[in-house]
Amino acid sequence: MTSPSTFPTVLRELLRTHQTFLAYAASHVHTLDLTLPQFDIIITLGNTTGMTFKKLGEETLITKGTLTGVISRLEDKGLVQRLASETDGRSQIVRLTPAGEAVYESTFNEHLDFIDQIFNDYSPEEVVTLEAALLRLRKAVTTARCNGSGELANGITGWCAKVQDVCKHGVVE
Amino acid sequence: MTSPSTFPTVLRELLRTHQTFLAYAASHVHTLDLTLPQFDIIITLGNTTGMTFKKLGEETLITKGTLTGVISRLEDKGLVQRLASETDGRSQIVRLTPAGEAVYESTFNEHLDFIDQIFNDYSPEEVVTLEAALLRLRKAVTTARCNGSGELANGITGWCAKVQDVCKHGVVE
DNA sequence: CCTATATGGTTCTAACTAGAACTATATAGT
DNA sequence: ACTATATAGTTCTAGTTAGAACCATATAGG
Repeated sequence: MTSPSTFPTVLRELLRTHQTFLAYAASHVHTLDLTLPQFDIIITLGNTTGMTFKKLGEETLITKGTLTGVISRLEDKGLVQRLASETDGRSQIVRLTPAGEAVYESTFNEHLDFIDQIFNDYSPEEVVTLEAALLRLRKAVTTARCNGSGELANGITGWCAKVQDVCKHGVVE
Repeated sequence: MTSPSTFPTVLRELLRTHQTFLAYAASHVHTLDLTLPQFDIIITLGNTTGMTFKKLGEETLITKGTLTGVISRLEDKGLVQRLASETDGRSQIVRLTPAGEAVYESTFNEHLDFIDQIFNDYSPEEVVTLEAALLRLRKAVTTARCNGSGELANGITGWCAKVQDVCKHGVVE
């Protein structure tokens, strides 16, 4: 592979674009007196009967150590409630309260419109192409992690070995 | 614009890709007993005579409130030092110490190789195309922020009005 | 020279990030 | 039935994030 100096710049661009998008999205969400992770939870729970922490973590990319705190602060705001799972003593179900549902109903479409504005000059095909490019990059990073980290992470058992095996067989998330 | 449900998914993909990349980069940087922002500072200062906080903030995307703390922790680790600016009483110059230079010299190429592995299956043209796509998205977000936020952020003076004016004339960063 | 405004860096704040370690519960295996 | 292992969620930790407010200094304008 030639021109290695290009690579840091494309990843720098990924970081810049991500940061710019977060700032944009936050500018709207802050008008609701919510943070981005809090709003993400509300959007994820909207139109559902509730979710476990595990499921919420999967849907929102918030790691479980962090999720407990975010849910607590939403509880404090009266927007979600926790219910013990009927089927698993370890689990709890997080569900929007009526107030939370109201926030969801009144802001979801507004937020979609807000986000839509980013793509005013994109055709639908261009959006699909962009998403595919990002997915390809994510898979490339995941692949690199499995391969390269074998060398750097020698000795790590369990997770890494299992994922390497999964990667070899082409099954990724 | 049709198919609005595509948009949240492309941005979700941006967030996933970003998070996956950070985790990948961190797995290497953690072997150096550094965090990503700390390593970013060292990489940015490498092969320079030092930089002001302002310049460092611009190069690394770390906001100034955060930067003070990151620099302090690097000072504690003996990897950087601060020097008063000779030309501006408000400014300080941050420079790598000999120990910091040694970390930079021994790890920069190693990290580049680590990052290179992401692009094993990319041609140089594909990398350039990806970077252009990300830049376009970032500009689209910046444009949306200038336009749409006029509505949501009515009444905000100074910054927003100025940036809107700059955007209209096509001069962005 | 003086005043007003802007800027560089610091301090402070609430919230978040990413794990590791822990406890209670579930599941697998004998 | 019992033991070993895995899992869901909590607690804890160090570090980071993004601003706002502040102070000292620089610059612009009259």
